[in-house]
Amino acid sequence: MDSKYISIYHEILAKIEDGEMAAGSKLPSETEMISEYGVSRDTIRKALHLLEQNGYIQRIQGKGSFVLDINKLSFPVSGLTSFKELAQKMTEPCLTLVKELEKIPADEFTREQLKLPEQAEVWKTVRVRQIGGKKIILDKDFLDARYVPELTQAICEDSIYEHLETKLGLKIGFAQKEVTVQQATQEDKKYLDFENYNMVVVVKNYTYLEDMTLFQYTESRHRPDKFKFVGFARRS
Amino acid sequence: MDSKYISIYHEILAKIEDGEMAAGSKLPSETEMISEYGVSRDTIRKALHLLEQNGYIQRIQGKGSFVLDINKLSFPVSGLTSFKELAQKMTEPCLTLVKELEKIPADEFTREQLKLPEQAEVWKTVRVRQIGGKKIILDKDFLDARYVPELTQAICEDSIYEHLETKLGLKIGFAQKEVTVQQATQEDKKYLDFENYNMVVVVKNYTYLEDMTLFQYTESRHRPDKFKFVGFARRS
DNA sequence: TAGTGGTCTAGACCACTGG
DNA sequence: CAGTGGTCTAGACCACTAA
Repeated sequence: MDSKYISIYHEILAKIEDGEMAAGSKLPSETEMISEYGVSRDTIRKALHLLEQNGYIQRIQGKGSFVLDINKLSFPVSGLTSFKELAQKMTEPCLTLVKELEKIPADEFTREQLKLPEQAEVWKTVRVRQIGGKKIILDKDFLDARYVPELTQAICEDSIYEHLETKLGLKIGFAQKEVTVQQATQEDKKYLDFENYNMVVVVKNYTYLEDMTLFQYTESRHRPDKFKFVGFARRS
Repeated sequence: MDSKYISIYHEILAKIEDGEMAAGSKLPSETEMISEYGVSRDTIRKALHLLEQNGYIQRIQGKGSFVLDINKLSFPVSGLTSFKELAQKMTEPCLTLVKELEKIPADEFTREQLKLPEQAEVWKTVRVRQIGGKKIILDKDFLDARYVPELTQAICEDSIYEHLETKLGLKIGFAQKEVTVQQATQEDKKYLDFENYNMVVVVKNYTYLEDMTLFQYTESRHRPDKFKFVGFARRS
């Protein structure tokens, strides 16, 4: 059960994404929305504030709220979005190939990444993401086995995130990301269709639960020509 | 004159960045802050919400607000931060070399990027960013001359953003960013210390004013080994 | 149970925009 | 001037956590 302002947020967002509210057009004023939705001004403002934060509208004092035309086609790799969620918005066919999947004692590297004690266990999985018939992305995931007791090939082929959130009830809070460009390794060239590129875009991702527990480390290795990061930023 | 919640935000932020509030420690409860700052609960909550959005704290229902230890050393290239603001947080000496600076009629490429009419004029500037003695970044800026009537070499060496915001009173609203990896051009190799790298990280940046006017297009071209993008993301 | 943050309401005043 | 969004207040109730 969503709160009122979340529901209103989704309602307006749907209108924007459906094109019912055209880019550049003016939203109803707060006063109008109060009677339209039958809620208090604060509730409306929370919904509008969310839309603004996520780059869908721009609010201008004395004028009103206006629909932005960005964030339409471009998929935002910024934010916390799973590959499955991205793939669903893409037109090209996507496929996930599970290359490795095992529960292992955490080695030194993994313990350091996930800040684990000795003798901790982790799930390790290596997956290749195929987009439009080409093997483009190599995903290496390490999950703290205390929070993820079981992991199957079917889950890895579908969506780990979805499994964590819906089946295990884990609440994902935030993530720290780091994007760098490195020399491609033999592993990159072995798993991906690399076509003479010698560099790889590495996206490191540290995922935390709502209670601030670090439970996942992911390394996404992209073929450089296929990598594109689209973001939206507001001036603080 | 900042609003109350912005002041309180900065006050708490200062305590976090100074280490007065250690990472992992618990902030005073909302009730305590109400009497501490003598404001209403809503005002406190606005400040805390800002801290949470920007990745400084994590709020947990029933428990309290806790200081996160990320966003400390790593400088966030995400968000809307000028090179000067970044440089001030870095230890290595930074230098900006202005290679080009002229007001020109917008060519077709520029008109398309900035959605300009024919016969519009733009300020074009090409700058090399030197960090730790190495020429690392090539910045190409195009600014709509209707909003930026004058631009000097001194301004470009210091900070264009600062000039726009303080001298011209332009209010920057948001930006759309795009990061890709491309083949390095002759221009890249001519201006930068490229050391046999054949690829370049290209950060395209479209900057809008608060009234949604697109007025600046920037292309930052980074040597791949020196590029690092650090971000913080929350789950929606 | 007491204390925490999350949601919602109602009302006030201010700053900015446009006619 | 009327209409817009921005800030601030005071109070209510709920959901969750910990002892």
